[in-house]
Order: sequence, then C-alpha cells, then structure tokens
Amino acid sequence: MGPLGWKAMADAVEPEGSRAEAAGSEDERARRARDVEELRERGVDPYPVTFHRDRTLAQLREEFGDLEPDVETEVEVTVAGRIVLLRRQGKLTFATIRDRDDSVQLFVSREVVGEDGQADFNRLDRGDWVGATGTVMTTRKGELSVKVQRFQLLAKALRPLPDKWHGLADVDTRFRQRYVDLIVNEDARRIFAIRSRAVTEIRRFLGERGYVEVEGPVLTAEAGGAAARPFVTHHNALDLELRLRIALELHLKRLIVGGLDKVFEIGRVFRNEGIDTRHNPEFTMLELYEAFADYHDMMSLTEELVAATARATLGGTVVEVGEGKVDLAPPWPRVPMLDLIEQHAGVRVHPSQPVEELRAVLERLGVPVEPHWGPGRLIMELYDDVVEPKLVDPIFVLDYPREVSPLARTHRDDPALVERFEGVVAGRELANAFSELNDPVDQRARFEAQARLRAAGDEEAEGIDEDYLRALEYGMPPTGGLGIGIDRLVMLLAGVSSIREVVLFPTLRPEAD
RNA sequence: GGGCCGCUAGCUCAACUGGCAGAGCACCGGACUUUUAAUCCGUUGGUUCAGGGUUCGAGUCCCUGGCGGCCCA
Repeated sequence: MGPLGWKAMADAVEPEGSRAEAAGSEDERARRARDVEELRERGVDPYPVTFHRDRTLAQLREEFGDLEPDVETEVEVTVAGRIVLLRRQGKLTFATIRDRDDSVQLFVSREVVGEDGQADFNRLDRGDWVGATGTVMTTRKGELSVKVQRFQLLAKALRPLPDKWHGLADVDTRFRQRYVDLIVNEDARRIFAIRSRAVTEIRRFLGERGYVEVEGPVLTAEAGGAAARPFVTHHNALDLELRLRIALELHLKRLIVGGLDKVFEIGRVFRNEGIDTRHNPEFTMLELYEAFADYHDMMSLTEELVAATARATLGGTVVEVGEGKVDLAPPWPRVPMLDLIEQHAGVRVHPSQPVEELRAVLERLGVPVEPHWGPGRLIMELYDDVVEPKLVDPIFVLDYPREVSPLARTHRDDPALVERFEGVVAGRELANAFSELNDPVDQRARFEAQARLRAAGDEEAEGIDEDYLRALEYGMPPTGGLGIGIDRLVMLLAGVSSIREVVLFPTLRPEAD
C-alpha cells in the first residue's frame, strides 16, 4: 500500500463541524458527495487508481478459518472488499467487508490506528470499497478478523445500499439494477455462480469427449432451425435485411458436412416472442452435433451431461423442484410419446389417423385446437397439454410426429414419426434431440411443407434454406444432434421458476422517467 | 392479448368504512474496547407511480396512462 492513503487521511485536519452543519435536510447521497469533496480537499483520493490485495477473503478463510476463538496471530495480510455492515462501537469499529466469494470482519481498534485513524475509518460508509492491511485474529466469539493497522478508501459509494436485513425485494429494481441485487442478495450471487459453474462443466465435459467448440453467425439472411419469429435488423453498408439467429442448428450441421465430426456451440439465440417466466427474448442454447451417432447416443450423452453439471454445481444429482426433489442420475426412462399419451390420456393415437378423428379426441379432452393443424401437430399439442406437465422425474420422450419436426430423420421403423426425443424434467422440456435428417431430397420436401404452412400464415414455420440443402447434397454423415437450453438447465439446478432469475440482465421495458 | 394483484421515506413495510401520512432499518447528533441485523438516547427525512375526476376532505373511491408480478391464452 502506498503511503498516501491512510497516512494522508490520518494526518489531515478534520474540517471543523462541517459534517454536522451541512447535514440539515440534505439526503444521504448529497452528504456522501460532500464527503468526497472533503476528502479531496484533504488530499485523499476517493477513487485511487489501484490497490493490491495479497489474498482474497476466501483464501484468507481457507488459511485461517480453523483458528480458535480469541487468537491473535502475527501474520500480516492485505485484503479488500466492499463494506456491507458497519458496527461502530466506541473505541472499536467492526466492519464486514465482502468480495466475490466471501466476507471477513475488519477489527479497527483505536489502540492500533490511533484516534484520527479510527475517526477516518468511521467516516467510511456502508457500501464503500476499502483495502486494509493488518494482522489475522479471531474475536472472543471466534469471528475471523483482520486487526487493521492501515486502510485505504478504494472507491466511495455515493448511493446508500438497501436495507441491511431485508435487502432488495422489489423485483423490478432487482432486475433493472442487478448490480444492487448482487450486492445485497446472497441468492442472486448463488444462482449466477451455479450458472457459471454449469457452463464451465459443460465445456469441460464435452472437451474431454472430443467435441470442438465453434461459433456460428448471429446475423443471417434467413433465420432457421426452430419454430420461432426472428428479430429483423438492417445492415447499412450492404443495405440488407438481416435476422438474428433463432437456433444454432443449421450452421453447426454445415460443419458436420465439412467434416468436423463432433462440434458444439454455446450461444445466444433470439426469438421475437412474448416475455414470461419461461421466456426471455434472448437466451442461451447449447447445441451439439456428432457424426456417426443417432438419437440413442444423444440420450446417453444428455443424461450424463445433465448429471455432470448437477454434480459440478450442487455436489450431487438431486435437485429441488417445487416442494419435492428430483434425482437427475442416469439412466432416465425412455418412453415413446404415443405410449405416454396412452398412459396419461387413455387414448391410443397415431399420426396416420384421419385428422378429424384426432381433432375429436382433443376436443373431447378439452385441448384447444386450430383448424389448420394436421394429425402430427394435433398429437404434439395433446402431448404438450396433457402429458408433459405430469412428467416430474427425468424422462426421455421418444419419437415425435414427422409433421412437427422438419429437421429430424424419419423413424427407422415408422414413416409417420421421426427419431426425435425431448428430455423432460419437472414438467418442462430440458433437451431436444434428433437423429439428424441428412437426406437432401427428404429435407427439401420438409422445407416445402414448412413453406406451405408459412404461406398459410404460420409465421414460425421454417423458410427454405437453399445453401443448407446444397450442403446436404455434398453429403452429411449419419449424425446425432442435441440442444439444451442453458437457462432452463440453470433454473432446474438453482431451483427457481423464473428465467429472469438466471439471466443477469433480462429484457425489460425501458425505465419510466 | 385477457384476468387478478402491486407501486407510500434511501430500503422493508403499515395506514379500518374517505378524516392530521407512520414504524423498523439507513442517515445525522450523542454514549459505548470483542460487535455479529450490535445496543441505548435524541433528531431529520414524503410529488403516496403519473395525469384527470368525485368530495368539505383522497394514499384510500372513479377514469386514463406507465412500470412490474402472478395466472391464463
């Protein structure tokens, strides 16, 4: 620590009575701003350029967490953090400082820092960043502390922190001012630590198994790979309408054509749709493609990957879902969708049935239907409505109607179905995977069917991606593909029900003035 | 898009059927050398989301709008 900080603070002369006199009716922010000016007048930089701690608070705790109560060591340490609690108590002052991972108490004794030093420390505010050098000790109650010898203000906070006990509860403010949420709400920090560890584990897990990470384009002429409306933007120099991607799929499969064998991308996708507890307009997908694999291989990979992220983030595979618990440990049961519909709705259906018959079934069960839906879509809706919400424990739902899966390979045993599964946990889709469609002629026919839906007004239908078809015509090996919504996965691991809890800066309407 | 709910001090929340806008914490002043949401004493602090209406009188009732939450589509 340079000589300026503490020494300048301690040596400077207290401007007489200014704090009390100017207090009057000014608000706290004005008072703190005035304190900043006074510090400057005394030659103290309220925003010094740097400060070098010699360990983090977690490292300090790791090293000295086992100290008995009421122990004074001679070990000198230099730490830094934000003051989150401040207890001024006569000739002693206790401050709890926190960095990213831990918090530790500063023990400031007038006997050590002198009268001026303590007075200076006491003029720090809750919320200020502070650096301190001192010896490691524990209090009589056993609290790990640094007995401060010198300290330095590292950054003055002009705005006061929310209530030290109740924290910040207003949901709107928590999302708009995520920085404050992270300062005061332990749970917010916990969730984003889980998210970070989950993504790190996914990269480690896939890297270890020989998948290479790649990046596809976000700006494309045509957004495909999912049933969703894209955001449209404009490139000025090219005078070209571009769309933000809605999925990673079609470019990753081009890379399989290119011979990259096993690829994955963790990337942001954008869907121009409503916002609710499960949807944010931008969210993060993992997509992965593997040559010479099929959807059975993808199932094994999915259950192992999900279990691995749970172990890495939570230490085990059991997660809390509402009131109950769910174990993500493999193997997950693998059950055809049509069997599940029979179990839960009591009807045996098949996409080869006449559409009127299926429509009657849905209407009898009270499932809303649209007139232009074909048999496959009707079955899909029936499943979504009646079955999926009931699937609490992890399960693979197999074999979807061809009609609703334009990029999946036709089922090897049933031409009305495709080789597709969804991994479902807690009534929600977590993973979606296929044996990929690599027959360029079949793929063109599927695109054309989608184009007819789009012409009929379905804005979420796929467009025809001619370049993708050209790629398939060069030959794509048999391929398994998998998509996992990272946000949904983190929601599951963290035990939260709103996607906004796992997105640091969720999309919001602009703040009213 | 529809229904319900919320918006009051920096933060968390009260305020009956319409009758002087309050508490805790924070802040400010004072006491205090082992506190842990420190404690104790004394203060300060308000465009009740915005605009309009009803009324002697509106945080409260009515209308419009804003932002958000939950449920439904």
